[in-house]
Amino acid sequence: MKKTDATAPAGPPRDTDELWSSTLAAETPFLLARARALVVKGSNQVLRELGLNVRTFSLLWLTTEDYSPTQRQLSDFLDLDPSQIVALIDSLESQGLVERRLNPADRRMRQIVATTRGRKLLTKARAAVDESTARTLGALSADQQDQLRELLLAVNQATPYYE
Amino acid sequence: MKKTDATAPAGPPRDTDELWSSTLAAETPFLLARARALVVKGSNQVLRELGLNVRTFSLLWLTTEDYSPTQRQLSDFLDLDPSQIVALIDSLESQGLVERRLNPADRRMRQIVATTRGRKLLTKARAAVDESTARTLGALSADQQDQLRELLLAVNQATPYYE
DNA sequence: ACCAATTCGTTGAACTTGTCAATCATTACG
DNA sequence: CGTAATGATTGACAAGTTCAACGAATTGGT
Repeated sequence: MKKTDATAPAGPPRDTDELWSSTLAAETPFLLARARALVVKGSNQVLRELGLNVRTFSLLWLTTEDYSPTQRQLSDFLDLDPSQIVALIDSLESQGLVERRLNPADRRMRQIVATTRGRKLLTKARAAVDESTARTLGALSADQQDQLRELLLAVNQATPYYE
Repeated sequence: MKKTDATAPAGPPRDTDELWSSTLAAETPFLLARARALVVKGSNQVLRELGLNVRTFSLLWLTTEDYSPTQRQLSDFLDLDPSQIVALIDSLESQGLVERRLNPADRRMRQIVATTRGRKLLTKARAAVDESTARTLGALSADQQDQLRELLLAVNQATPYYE
């Protein structure tokens, strides 16, 4: 049930089927990378009309749950350079979705918190991303989707970033 | 058994643990992206000393199994712009790992085939990547690793790239 | 209480990737 | 035979990554 149907929908029916028979196409790393690309692509597509992308979406999410994370924490957690965090927050802040709060106890740190507007937008964005993801993972049953999540969770929890 | 041990190994023990409690950290898209990042990072690390990276590695792989793929096929299959394929093959060709063969039947197409040197290098590279991946997925049993692969395969086969 | 070292956020530069339009050679099609 | 389409290539530009340096603030040792 791949792309081998007579009624090709949009793009021209290119013959990559051959390459799907390669041994590479059966390797977990390859499948993992491609699955992630599919999910990200779908998510970015629905997030675009909300003025977000996967990056800003994730960042906004993390600021809506009363952790009030520091930019350094966000940098470590998302495995992004501190300077990238600066740019992303600049963007979100200029849209009035988050704000930087100086930590009074340690005035080097800025804690990032979502505004009301940011929280509202995130709600919409989560719904859109959920729907997109459900479509992308649609080939799996609910149980299988749970299994997948659990397996990925185990992998993630076992391995810190700095190895 | 995460990074919450008293004997922190290398990097400074930053407190991202808080953020691991966020709901984002339990979402499949997030876990998928991060697992992929871990696998890619590990692979690139061991591939670097062979003069490769995941990109060139995958490309080389696809040229060693008698499919003799076209650059267009590689572009579609790997979801890379045709111009990126040009650059990647230029790189591999300059190292004597692959060569472009004009298709006599249709002289617009160049079929990419690995040289003997390329095949030998790929063998080494596959071993290195296998080992690295085994380490990254080490928290999963063999059965679980199979499950993971099957689930990812299902997702991939269900969804073509142009959606 | 002081000074050195460290941390956080920020800026800017260099570099790699991603995206897209234009072009040339070649083939397909009316 | 001529127009359209395709594969590969080039070059321009935007977006993302990596890294070094810096100012402000804090920590720790002496």
